[in-house]
Amino acid sequence: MNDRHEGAAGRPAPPKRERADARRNREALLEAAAAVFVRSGVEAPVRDIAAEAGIGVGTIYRHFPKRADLVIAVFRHQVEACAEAGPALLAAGPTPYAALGRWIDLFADFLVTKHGLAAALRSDSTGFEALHDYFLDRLVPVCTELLDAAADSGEIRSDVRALELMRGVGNLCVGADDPRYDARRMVELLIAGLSRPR
Amino acid sequence: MNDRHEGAAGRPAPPKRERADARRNREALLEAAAAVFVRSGVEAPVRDIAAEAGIGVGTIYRHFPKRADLVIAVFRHQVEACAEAGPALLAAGPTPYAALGRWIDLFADFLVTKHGLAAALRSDSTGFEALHDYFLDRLVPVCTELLDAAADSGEIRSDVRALELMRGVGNLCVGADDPRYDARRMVELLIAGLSRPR
DNA sequence: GACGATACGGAACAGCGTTCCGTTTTGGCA
DNA sequence: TGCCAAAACGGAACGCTGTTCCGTATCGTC
Repeated sequence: MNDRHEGAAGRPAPPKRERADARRNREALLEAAAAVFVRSGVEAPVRDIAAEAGIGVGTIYRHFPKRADLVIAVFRHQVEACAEAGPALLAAGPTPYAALGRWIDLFADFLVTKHGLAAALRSDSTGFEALHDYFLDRLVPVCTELLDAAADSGEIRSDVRALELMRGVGNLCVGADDPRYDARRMVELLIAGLSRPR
Repeated sequence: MNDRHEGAAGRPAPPKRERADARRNREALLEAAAAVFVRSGVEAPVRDIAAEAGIGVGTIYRHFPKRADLVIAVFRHQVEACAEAGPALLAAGPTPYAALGRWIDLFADFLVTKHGLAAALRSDSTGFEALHDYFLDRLVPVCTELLDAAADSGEIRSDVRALELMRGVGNLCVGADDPRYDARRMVELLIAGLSRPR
């Protein structure tokens, strides 16, 4: 993907250096958003983020047309890291199933430690679909690779697809703030249920 | 529980016959809500329900102080049926684990067939906590009984509690409308993962 | 230094759950 | 039967969202 907003191919696409204030605000915004997400969760009001960054809400929407785009930008690095860990784990692990389990743990940890992220991912109401889609687009191929390898090795059943497994894990991580609900253990159960019945 | 709103013990508690219009509106409201929930999901706007019933929103809140109370009232019968099925299945099933599996299927079916119910159950934002609590209060004891029986029989691991299992199943049922996500299969996996590693 | 392009800020809009209160309906009692 | 206080009604209004709009301020170039 291109970091610029334009994507039309062929045209010269005049670079038009980014204005200094725009860049400054965008960076302050990302920093502020990250801080607010930690403090108040991913569903924090846009106005709170604007206040934290010392800018107006209009400026937020200039840089990130939808709220979800801001969330994506804040977590992009961590999603990338998770995606890149997949092949590495597959190469390192004793078996594909073990690698899959470790990768899922990584993914679940990511969701559990970001207050409200899992809930936002399956949010039907506000425009969080883009967030959901981004996660899936980026991570489903990775998960598919692990899943296929584990299926080929005969360790797990082969009728489960990456998309539903990831959605399942994502769903299980909702509400992990409640000390009475151990999301990680539920994920562990789900992955255990994946193993071929003997 | 008492069907009347009053619960203070000892006092004569004057019965005060319910006014005819109040009763009529309450029944129209429940019917309308059920229809709207089927058509638009559980998260349908209160105003839509009021319009369907031909009454004002104020009247809704007179009968059901919180939105969740209305949802509870609409689904109360089905929750009761599910709760009562627990002991029956335990008595009927070949093993406690089989009974547990069937009961969880019942519960999952209930959630999956009510458009958006599962999502509402874990909703942190609006006042749906009462809904969540009602489900848990009524069903966790039933689930505990099944879970304990299956653990005692040695069929399943004994470190999983009813509350987290039910939350897990509830979470897995979110988003079951999407044809690419088979919530029932994920629940099946979770329950399979419960069985004692051999 | 001037000026056009760009970006900013926050008031304004739409949609939500919920509350409030002036108006209407009801049913026991004279 | 007619009266009238108590009960219930309806929907405007409130406070909270995300998002849009546009007059104003800033930037960078000439």
